[in-house]
Amino acid sequence: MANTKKMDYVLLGLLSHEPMTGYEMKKRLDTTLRFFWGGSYGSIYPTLNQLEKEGKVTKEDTSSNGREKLSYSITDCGKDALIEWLAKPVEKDELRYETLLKLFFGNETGMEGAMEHIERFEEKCRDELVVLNMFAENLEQYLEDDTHKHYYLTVKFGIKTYEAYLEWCREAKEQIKEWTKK
Amino acid sequence: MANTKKMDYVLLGLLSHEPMTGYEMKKRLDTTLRFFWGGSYGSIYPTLNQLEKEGKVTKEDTSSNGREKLSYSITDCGKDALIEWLAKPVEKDELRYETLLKLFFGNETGMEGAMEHIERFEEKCRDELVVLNMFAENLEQYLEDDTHKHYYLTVKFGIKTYEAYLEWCREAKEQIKEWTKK
DNA sequence: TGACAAATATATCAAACCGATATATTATAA
DNA sequence: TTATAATATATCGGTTTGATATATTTGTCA
Repeated sequence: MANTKKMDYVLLGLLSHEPMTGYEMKKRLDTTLRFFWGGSYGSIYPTLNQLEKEGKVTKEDTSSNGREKLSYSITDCGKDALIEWLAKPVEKDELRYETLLKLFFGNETGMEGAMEHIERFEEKCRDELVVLNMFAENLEQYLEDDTHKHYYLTVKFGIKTYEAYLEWCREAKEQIKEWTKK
Repeated sequence: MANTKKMDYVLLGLLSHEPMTGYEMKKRLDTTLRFFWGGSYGSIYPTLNQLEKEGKVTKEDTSSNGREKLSYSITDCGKDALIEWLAKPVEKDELRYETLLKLFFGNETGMEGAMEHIERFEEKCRDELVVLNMFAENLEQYLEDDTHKHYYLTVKFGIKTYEAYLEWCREAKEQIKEWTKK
């Protein structure tokens, strides 16, 4: 089958916004993209080298003083590959929620264990929602920019889902209380 | 660091419900668990062998006729390992939504491309919701069973999130229409 | 009945990816 | 001044995916 390696397109996508270093890409994955995609150094740097060999990106040494710094830019060839991938239908949307896994198998530890996991999850969701709402507020000031429009839609997605998670937490806790008091 | 391999606990969890074959485990991952966790043969069978060596499961040959069939059961040692893991706090809840990725980088292809991905996503969500609602209805008849209670909570989670996704789809489409007509 | 597809079942391999770590420099704060 | 955080590249082992190979049995429909 054709190239199904996702990291290629993640990095090309980031570089389609602006040139940057591998380190910066990692930061983007840990902040902006972290609500729906991840990535580690172990796949960023090797992929960057591969993309350069394929002519999809160019590397420029922008070291200042003694600090090594390699800035990458997307080429026309890279942009073509990105656009081709973007037009293809999505292959997989995937959730990997350990919380749900522990809840599902929780009959081994009883409802108290389930309750604890739900409460910890609830707390995390509240924190994430605060961040996402800040993102949204900020973005609303720059919506003329097309890049920001797309960003804004994904943030809205995050807000919608975390709000739904919180609702579920409330209802699940209520349900468990009913079950245990009987 | 300690054993962070998730597949160990997924298989132990499944076997804590009832003994089964690797093939059956794969089916569970593709049906019951697929809304929040996955798994491939490439990690199921090797993990099963490893768990047997560690004394956490036992293997029994239950081949009938000519068909090879290896039935696995969880041991006390395996149950202990599972319970220990269940009590630990969750390490990671992770979303990997290619749809969001393509939406985020969609400024390269314009809003029509984004629209298409959202519509395909919407359709998938509707389909999933039908399945999940059937699961929920079915489970409501057997809620005395503790295992079913836990299962029920995860199904409810799925319903809540897919409903939120659909709401987001409607709003995102509306938003895009507004942006493009201006 | 015979033929073909689908389901059952185990197993392995390359490629992709994560998490941790190594290394080294510069900026910041106590 | 001195420790800590941030910047920056790179690699390694272990986990997981996705595809495929192999073989038997069950179901379907002409």
